[in-house]
Amino acid sequence: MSAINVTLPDGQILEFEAGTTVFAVAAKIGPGLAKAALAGRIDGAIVDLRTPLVGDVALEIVTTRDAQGGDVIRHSAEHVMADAVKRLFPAAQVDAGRSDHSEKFQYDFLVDEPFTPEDIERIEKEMQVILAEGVEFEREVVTRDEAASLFRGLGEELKLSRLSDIPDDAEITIFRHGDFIDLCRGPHVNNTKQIGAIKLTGASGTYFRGDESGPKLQRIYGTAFATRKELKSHLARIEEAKKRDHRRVGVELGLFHMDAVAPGSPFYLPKGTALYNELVDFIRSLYPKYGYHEVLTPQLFRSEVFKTSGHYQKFYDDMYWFDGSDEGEELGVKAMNCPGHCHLFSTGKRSYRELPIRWAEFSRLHRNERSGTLNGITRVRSFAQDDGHIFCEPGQVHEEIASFFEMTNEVYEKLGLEGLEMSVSTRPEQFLGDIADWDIAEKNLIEAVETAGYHCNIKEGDAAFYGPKVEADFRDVLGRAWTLATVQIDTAQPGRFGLRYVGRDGGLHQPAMLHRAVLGSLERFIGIYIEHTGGDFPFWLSPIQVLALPIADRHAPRAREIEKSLAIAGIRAETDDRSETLGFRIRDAEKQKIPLTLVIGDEEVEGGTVSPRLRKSKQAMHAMSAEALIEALQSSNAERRMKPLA
RNA sequence: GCUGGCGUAGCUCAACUGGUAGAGCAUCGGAUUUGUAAUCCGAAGGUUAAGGGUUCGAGUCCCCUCGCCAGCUCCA
Repeated sequence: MSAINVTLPDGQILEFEAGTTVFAVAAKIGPGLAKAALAGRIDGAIVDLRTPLVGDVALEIVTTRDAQGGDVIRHSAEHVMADAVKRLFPAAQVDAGRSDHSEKFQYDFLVDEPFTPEDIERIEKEMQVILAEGVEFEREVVTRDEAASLFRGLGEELKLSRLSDIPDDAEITIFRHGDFIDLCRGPHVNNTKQIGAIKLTGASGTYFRGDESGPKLQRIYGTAFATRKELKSHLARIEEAKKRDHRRVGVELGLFHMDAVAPGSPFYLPKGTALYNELVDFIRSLYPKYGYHEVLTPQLFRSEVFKTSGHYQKFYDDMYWFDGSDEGEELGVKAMNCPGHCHLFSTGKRSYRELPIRWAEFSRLHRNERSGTLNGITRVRSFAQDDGHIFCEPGQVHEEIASFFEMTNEVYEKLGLEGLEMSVSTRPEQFLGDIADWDIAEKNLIEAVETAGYHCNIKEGDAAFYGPKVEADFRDVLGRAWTLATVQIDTAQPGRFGLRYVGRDGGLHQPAMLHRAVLGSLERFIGIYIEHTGGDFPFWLSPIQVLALPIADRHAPRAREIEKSLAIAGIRAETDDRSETLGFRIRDAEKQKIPLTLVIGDEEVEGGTVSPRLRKSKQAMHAMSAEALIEALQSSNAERRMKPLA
């Protein structure tokens, strides 16, 4: 046998015989590491412990300390769950597990009856038994025929179908622990005892390969961690998410109301409307700086416009249509602003001198979203975007994207959102335009992202049908990723609408077109933002910014006076002069997330002062004159500051 | 739209296997006049999502419609 060199993360090089497994390397380094080992990593790719090393490699041992160690544990727990199901329901056929184990695991089963909550409990208990048994995982490389006869023997029809999905030239591996066998690439832990803590989190129905015409399967979800403590903190995080749920917080704060009389369409109460308008005003305030002009285009269009844009063909069922007043006239409620903007561009003779044309619009849009996709205000049928379209010369695209990134950063900074991750989504299966145009556009976008200094992730086939897009994802306080800002190149609509401008050369040229939004859907943004902040909005966005609290009835007139001065100064203020104790009203103000309360008693009335108290603070600030306060708050508003008083 | 679950007062939730719908908060009235996260007393509030069925009797069981939730799918 020939020798190979294994380079460890610390630079140390060890010599082994070719064919040595990852686990053997870990064991050689030390028994502690061998016990903690969950998988290996070679060139960033994760490999199973039982993988034989055939050449010189740089190897890293993945343990529970590694973020990916959790993935291995959850993936292994997934097999244990399927094992438990087979033990309790021998007739169940096993389909496939999950590919992304960063948070949870799942398996789909073909069974006669859906699993009941009691079944789930029994399955979880059986999993605990398997963990306690300390069953060893084994990896085996098999031929296609061996795998086929194995699963045929087990009566696993679905597995045979999955087996045929594997490309001809791919190595076929199976993993087994005890009696349970599955087709799997791994990696897996050595022993079920390494799976410290598991929890089944839910069940739902699904379809084989997501095909609604195919067989119905039952899916069970769960999660697992190396230790009980980690599981507990994960479950606590889910609890925290529930507490921050915008559907709950939005109602508690009196921001909006959802009602069966208009499914998927929010009613904004005055406070929610204040928040909404403040966001729109903010974006609008940046438009002069970034060269946008606002336009207002119709809500209803004859269907021809959407036929031209291509939306009629692709999204007919997802739009609202009705008969117009004229015979045979079909009108569509707009679900996007781009066809209107394209049409508007086409109505005049355009010169290169006026490009780039940047048109923005906040109109309400309506989409007939399928009932099952609706979710609070984050997925609705009636919404508005901070939408905009840029028509420019092809050579100006780079600059426009760079400027858009700049605007995005400015917006997010004021909103206190940090840590953007950029990605480019590439051509989907269904698309309009030429492949060559797509290729150029994709390359342009990737370059623009990298020029702006970001790492560029690629989302294969994830683009809209008319062109590739850049997405800015942000992670909220609970670690969840949300896509907010997007900019997309449109390879289709300028051509379909026959858009032209007169170039320097006097000839007619087709403009490049960009779609872009910083916040995206305002409804969705507000929902996400509520969950991220828990309702503790920045001062400038708070629906009620200041609450005046007179101590006794005799102080109420002065409190009202201050409230009025604040309101005149453009600060959203109210007075709470209810016959309740001060403590009660402060508690109420805290629950309402009001950034600043002003206590007004004898001292303040006499001195013409107010005693401000910041949200969440334990003690009052020093009294200050009402005039000084108003001035300070006005500048906080003007600068859109997070806190009312510096 | 599909699969599963759920729907009781404005909100959060009770009501054992079918046997008189109840509490806290919020609301309203009264008392209290308060100095930085809950003052006390009282009142009102419901065709148990809508409709139909089984039953002596239905919040509870069955059917259907609507909505919501978890997923699937979709996301211009």
